[in-house]
Amino acid sequence: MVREIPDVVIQRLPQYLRAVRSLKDKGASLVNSKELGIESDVTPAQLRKDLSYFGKFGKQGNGYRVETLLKDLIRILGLDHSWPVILIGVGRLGNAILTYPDFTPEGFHVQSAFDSDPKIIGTEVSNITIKPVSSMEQYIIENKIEIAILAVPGESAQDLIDSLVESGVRGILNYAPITPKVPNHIQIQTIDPVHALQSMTFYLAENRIHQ
Amino acid sequence: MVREIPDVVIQRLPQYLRAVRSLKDKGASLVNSKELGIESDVTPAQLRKDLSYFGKFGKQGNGYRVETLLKDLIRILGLDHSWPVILIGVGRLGNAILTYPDFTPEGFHVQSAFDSDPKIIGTEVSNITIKPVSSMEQYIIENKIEIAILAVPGESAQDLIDSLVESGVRGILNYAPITPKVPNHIQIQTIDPVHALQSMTFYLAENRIHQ
DNA sequence: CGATGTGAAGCGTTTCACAGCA
DNA sequence: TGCTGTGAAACGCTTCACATCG
Repeated sequence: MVREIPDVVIQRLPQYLRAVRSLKDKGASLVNSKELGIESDVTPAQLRKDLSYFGKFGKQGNGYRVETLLKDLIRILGLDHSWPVILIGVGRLGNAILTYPDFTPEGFHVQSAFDSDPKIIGTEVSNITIKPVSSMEQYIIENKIEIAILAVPGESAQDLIDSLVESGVRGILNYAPITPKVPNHIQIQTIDPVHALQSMTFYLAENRIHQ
Repeated sequence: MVREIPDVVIQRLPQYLRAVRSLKDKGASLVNSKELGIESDVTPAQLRKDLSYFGKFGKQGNGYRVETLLKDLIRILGLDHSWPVILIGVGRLGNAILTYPDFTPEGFHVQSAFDSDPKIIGTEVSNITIKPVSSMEQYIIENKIEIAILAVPGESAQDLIDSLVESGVRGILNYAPITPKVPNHIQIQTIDPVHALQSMTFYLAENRIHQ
């Protein structure tokens, strides 16, 4: 059973994890693929197919045990231990990220933050003292950091990405408004609200004409 | 030429727009699909195919005129006029969004913001006085608002989404950590950093075993 | 002659439909 | 009997390869 698992399937797993948690909170102990599908906004067939890439989790004729499926999803996603994370860029957005309460319970611990602005270096945000970005590479190597969050202006982003990759970071959550270039073995995801809004307006403008 | 345009193509258009702008800033006046492809991280064939859904933009044997392609992309995406936007939720994240400088130059004007917290209502952020969320529906109707940004906790998000849709909003940028349910004709995009990190760790955990 | 625009082939994902199992 | 797990069919997207045209 060493089939290649499609990327799209991996992208949906966190959605399933959230759905299972939500159903558990509602007191369910057994759910079927239809209920899970509604909660995660996919068809029942797709949910079953997706899970089947990782093994057999359900009881035929019954459904899935919420408790075990939750544990299995957490294990599959590698979330059964906490991941240390660093933040680069502590401007307005970086500040919001440092005080964002949802990373830690979900398995991510922002343990250090860096900036290039002398006015910001040395200040404290959420119990973290901001370090100079010049010390970033060494910190990554010494602490074996694998995940970085990048919240800097577009102009400096690609250089910092190169630097992160060279230091050994393998996963980057990029908030800079650029199309980043990284080697194939690096995981990168760009969060870009402007991009999201701009593809919406295509449909909004289009429908306006048709009505 | 009334082919159905795939969603994935629409999602890539803002990327092309950014690539063209970037090449224009570098002084280019004529680009070919290879250069544009590198800048937007797609294959030249895909770029040409994607553009072909909207007409013919290039000169055979030459490439694309930067100036006209830029104008065409802006027109296609419906960004040739500014879109009024409202923000719901002015907590840590909402504050960062209100002070985020990139929406306005890209065609979006956050013209009003709402919250349910009496301590926040009436305060001013970026020249905007925060209004009570109870006045949101009326505001949307009176000002014909079509786009809303939602930055509230997960618990209240779905109710607010329903309320936005009922008031006439057709596009929602959702920052709440939920899987939202909306009618088919509504455009919604969810921005979820935790989700992005959680699908990364699958690959990071997997590769760790293999090495 | 060189790069676009595009049918057609190739490939990957989703959906179907049912065998198999609790 | 009911729902999972899954081959196979259907569908949609990407890539190819070349006719076309400036």
